[in-house]
Amino acid sequence: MKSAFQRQSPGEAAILDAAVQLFSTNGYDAVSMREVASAAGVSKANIYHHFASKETLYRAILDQSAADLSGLVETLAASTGSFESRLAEFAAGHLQHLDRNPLASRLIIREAFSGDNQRSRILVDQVFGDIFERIVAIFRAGQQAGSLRADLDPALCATLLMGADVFFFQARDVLAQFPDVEFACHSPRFSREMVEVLLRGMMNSPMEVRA
Amino acid sequence: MKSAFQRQSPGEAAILDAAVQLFSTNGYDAVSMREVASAAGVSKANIYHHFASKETLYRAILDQSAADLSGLVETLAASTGSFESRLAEFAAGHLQHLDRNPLASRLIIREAFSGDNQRSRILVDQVFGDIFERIVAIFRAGQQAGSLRADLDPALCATLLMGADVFFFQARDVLAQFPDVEFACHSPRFSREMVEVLLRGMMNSPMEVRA
DNA sequence: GCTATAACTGACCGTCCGGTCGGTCAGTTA
DNA sequence: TAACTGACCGACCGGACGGTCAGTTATAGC
Repeated sequence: MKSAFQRQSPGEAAILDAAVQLFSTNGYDAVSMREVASAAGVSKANIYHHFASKETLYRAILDQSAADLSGLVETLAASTGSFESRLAEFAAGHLQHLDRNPLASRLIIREAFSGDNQRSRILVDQVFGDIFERIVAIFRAGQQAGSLRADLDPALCATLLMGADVFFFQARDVLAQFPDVEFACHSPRFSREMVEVLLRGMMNSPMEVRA
Repeated sequence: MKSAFQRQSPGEAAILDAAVQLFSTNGYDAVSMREVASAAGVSKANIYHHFASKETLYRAILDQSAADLSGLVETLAASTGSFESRLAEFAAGHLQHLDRNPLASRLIIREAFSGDNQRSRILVDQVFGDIFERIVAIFRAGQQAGSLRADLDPALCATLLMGADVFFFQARDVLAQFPDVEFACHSPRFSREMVEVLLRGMMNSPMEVRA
């Protein structure tokens, strides 16, 4: 793919746009290069002019998706404030980030959770790992400050928080079909109540801090 | 497929065994009928003797997987006891059930969360929905008994609980690679701490009940 | 043993797969 | 103006896809 200093041709851009749509929706194996070409409005041979193989094209899409999602890590790094506010900020920001990058999110999540047949194990683990470590760091800081209960594993707490967002992102369409599940269409409400429950379950109560 | 009163031929059984392995690991699109035949030790044509098409074979696998997972619903229906004990029982039982049926679990979860290209929307939604409704019912009962906070949405609580287990099941292999994540190899520990945090965050405190 | 049927198979089919080849075209540069 | 280059394409390639067919073998029932 072109470096940052070279402008993409219209064809290349169209190919990438079409590919991210198709791969994100249907997965790697169900998408043919003819399909990508047709959706992009170019010939299949033109894809091979820009990308050495189907695998290379997919890898380019994954790289871009990873870059899209890594914006969240920067946000986390810049975050300051009390333990509670940082957590609330993360939970809302994380889910919002997933929602704003649905294609990238779905791609990375699918790769992360797929079985043995994986194309970019290292990249995906890194994306997940970076985000995960940042969350764990917040929990550790909270524990050292006496806000988070000392008997809880910060990594387990991070798993609960991250898992809630990722599951919601994945399951939202299914949940929306069940009766009385209004929050399925309202991410901020889910985030708010989820964080409230988790914080209440994880925090040292004021009495305990004073004692 | 044969009815319950007819015995499967060795070939048919081998085909189903091979197919569930391959489809569960690699997904529908990445698995060819030649691959299934080879893994089953039969000819490809023999698959078509027993199953009208690839789709029919896959549907048979899904039906079986749904039946495997529905055992959990029966367990939930039979459960009695206090709100807390029912929740703890569910959380541990749910994850244990996923662990004991990894192939079926992975298949159903993948179908539930895949994009527009779905083969058994109704079946999968039903499996998920049945389990979900049972959990919501437990939360509702707890709320009516005054154990669960009145300001919480039972469906949202059910989402948090179910989501924690499903995410853990999906992400465990990824998590295991991160530093200091020992619980990734220890489902019971995850279940215990997860329920403890959620319950603490969701329960009416004894003081509030008395007031 | 005979018959009917289920189970099974190698060869085949049309179509589609990822990828290649030889070319054209428009723009840029020397 | 000739040479070069990146973008692009129709036609083609060998192989693989899901599925079919006629024949063979195994099994069950009489």
